[in-house]
Amino acid sequence: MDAREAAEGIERELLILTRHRDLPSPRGVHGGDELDRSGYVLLSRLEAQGPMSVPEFVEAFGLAASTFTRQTSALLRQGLVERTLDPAGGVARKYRITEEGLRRLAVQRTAMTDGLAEVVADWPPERRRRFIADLRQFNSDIERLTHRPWPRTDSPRPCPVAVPDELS
Amino acid sequence: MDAREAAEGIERELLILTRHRDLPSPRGVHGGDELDRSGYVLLSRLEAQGPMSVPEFVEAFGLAASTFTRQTSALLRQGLVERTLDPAGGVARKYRITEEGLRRLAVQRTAMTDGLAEVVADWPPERRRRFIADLRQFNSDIERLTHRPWPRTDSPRPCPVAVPDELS
DNA sequence: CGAGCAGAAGTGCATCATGCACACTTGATG
DNA sequence: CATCAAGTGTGCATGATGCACTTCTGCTCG
Repeated sequence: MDAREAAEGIERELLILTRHRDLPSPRGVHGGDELDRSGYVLLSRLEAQGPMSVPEFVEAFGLAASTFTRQTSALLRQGLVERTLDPAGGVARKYRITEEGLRRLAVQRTAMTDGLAEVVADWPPERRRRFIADLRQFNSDIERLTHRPWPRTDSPRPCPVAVPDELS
Repeated sequence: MDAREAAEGIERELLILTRHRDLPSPRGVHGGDELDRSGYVLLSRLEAQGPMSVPEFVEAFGLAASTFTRQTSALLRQGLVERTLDPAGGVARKYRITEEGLRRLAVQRTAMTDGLAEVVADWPPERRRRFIADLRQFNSDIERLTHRPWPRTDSPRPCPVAVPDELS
């Protein structure tokens, strides 16, 4: 199967996959505890990478800075991140996920993995492993072209103590 | 690898995958010829399934009807679909992709598959085939749970002649 | 044949994610 | 200490979607 033929197949499957928006994006975790999709992604990133500043979000996601100003201030209001001074000095602030943020993230993730586990319930273990490896390779190859890698540590990164930003 | 463990890995990869929004959603086809994402999905579905009515879209995608009235009227204005009477009679109208719609869809799809082909350029042919098969199985298994299958004919479906809807 | 009904289409208002342009703030530096 | 660049925040715009409501259309029954 050549690359072009494969690309057509992948294009179709990804088109279909993105229609199932409720799987990768959390819905249905009720009780006022829902994170919106953007918040979920941001918290996941903070969990994976440790404290980040708005310019780092811009670099990591390729979106406008105002997007992150809004998202972080929403998360701040909910107490899911805290704003700290950048230990390196400078104007930028770092956002750090809080204990509550980690908790809410875990709740949401469990809701989603419950659904996904059902999807692959009948798959042979080896095929599951292979699928994840292929997905991972696919993501890595995209990142190779876009230069926007998602941090891939297998153990959560230590989250250094930081000085809270006392201002406004 | 058990289903729960697999689900966690898949959850992460899908989270990352959905961040690469420019791959499954077309951007960068310039010249006033761009289809927006929703239009692209709708045209793809019409291409795969043949003429559909708004209630059929609602059933197929699980979104509100108003979403499709807006999307179809946008595509109508651009001449990419045409509104026809339902041969079965009744109040509903069927939307049918036009030649121009097929052409624009092909242009957009080519732009996307070009990018995807680059992503998997270095993959062994067998791995490409396997990845598509796994993606397809994954989508099918989701559809098994959501009861919203994407039509999977390997040859484009004949598009019957239909009476245009002459009204407003 | 005309009235009514059920289903479909369309519209107004709301929300969320995002972009862009601009104004404001802050820390570093001469 | 004054200035400047970098970072932050805000107002306005768009696209996708939902919900509630209105309008339209074709079928059916009296």
